[in-house]
Amino acid sequence: MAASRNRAAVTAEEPNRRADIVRAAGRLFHEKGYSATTIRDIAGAVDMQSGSPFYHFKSKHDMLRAVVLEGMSAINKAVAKAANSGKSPRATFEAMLRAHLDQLLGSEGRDFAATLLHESRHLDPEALAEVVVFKDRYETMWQQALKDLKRAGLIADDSKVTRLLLMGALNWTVQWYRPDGSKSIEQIARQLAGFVIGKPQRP
Amino acid sequence: MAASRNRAAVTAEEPNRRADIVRAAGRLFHEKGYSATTIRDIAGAVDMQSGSPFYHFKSKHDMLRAVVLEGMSAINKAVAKAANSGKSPRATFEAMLRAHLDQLLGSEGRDFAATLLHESRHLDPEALAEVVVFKDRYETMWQQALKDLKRAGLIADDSKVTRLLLMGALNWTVQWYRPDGSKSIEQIARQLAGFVIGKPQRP
DNA sequence: CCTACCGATCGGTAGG
DNA sequence: CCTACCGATCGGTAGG
Repeated sequence: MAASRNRAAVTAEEPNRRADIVRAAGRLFHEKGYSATTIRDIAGAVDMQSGSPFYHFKSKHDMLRAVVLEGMSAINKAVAKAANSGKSPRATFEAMLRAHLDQLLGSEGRDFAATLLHESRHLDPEALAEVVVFKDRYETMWQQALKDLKRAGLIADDSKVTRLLLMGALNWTVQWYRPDGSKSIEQIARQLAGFVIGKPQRP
Repeated sequence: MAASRNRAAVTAEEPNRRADIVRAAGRLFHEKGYSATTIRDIAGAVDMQSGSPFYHFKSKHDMLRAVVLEGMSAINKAVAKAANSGKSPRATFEAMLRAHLDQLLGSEGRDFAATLLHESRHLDPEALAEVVVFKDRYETMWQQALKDLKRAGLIADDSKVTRLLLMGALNWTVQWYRPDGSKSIEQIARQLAGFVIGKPQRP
């Protein structure tokens, strides 16, 4: 073949093009929404021609699936680690808040997490079922944390609605948080903890 | 003309087709998102041919604009009324929560409110500016309510972040509230009030 | 991964 | 408000 390229030589420093596509797709799905994002948008963002992403993914839907999977995996891992840290109920809860907000608002994870939250409805039933399984497991983790807080006498109500209202306060931060704003992720987590638990002791 | 129809005779009972389109568009924008909703979806939902909605609206974007305007008008009217009811700070606050949730979750307003919350980004800059103006005014109303609660000694913190966390808990209800669920809108409003103000007195 | 392309669908319009 | 249609764009593919 004329003009063959040396494929084997670049293995080590070869950038992961598939991961590039997932990142670009995540950013665009977050910014514009899944339906308003075109394959050409994604391809352009990683300097490819419009047909080339299909070398890595068999469909646009599969790109969404990859983004959502990444979001689920990252947030579950981060929050589970905090949940199992063995600290006091209060410290554990605060660590979970921080972990969740880090994924939601931090530069590494926010596009994946936001796409998970807002674009999952465009998944097909099979992929959606995976999201539902994740959600159930994730919510159980939080419910347990609330239960521990109640047992420790730190909150009065650990009902499901309490958890839902809490998740709302958490997840809505995506709509207003700005990295260059006056509040850090840490500060927001602390304020929310005080909100739920009641006045934090001021030493 | 052959087969002419008696137009004048139906004026009184003539359904408002424009309003029908706005309602159908609102429902579809809420369910599927603006970009994933086609003119053919909307036309079909009101039993029209695909070109006919353009007799009432000059573009799909204009339909979104109408839906969002309806959402802003309805929620502002309902919450402003509660805010100016002249009741005590606590009763006023609870009435505002109920009014906001009624618009967000009730069958008359939810599609408009949800589209306002989630699809406004697809508006052009001019229409978006109207939404920003509305938002500022609306947020000021809530900030004032929090200020009144603080003055009455019912809450410790009436900062902006408090308001944002509260709005998050409120607006996220769209994601989980079901009309046939175990909690009524009224109950959710009361629970949220207790959350913010602290334990409600149990007589 | 690019070139070249395709069928389907989309928002929108002319003319009645 | 319908009929009939249009140009543009979309997701996706064959073949290299």
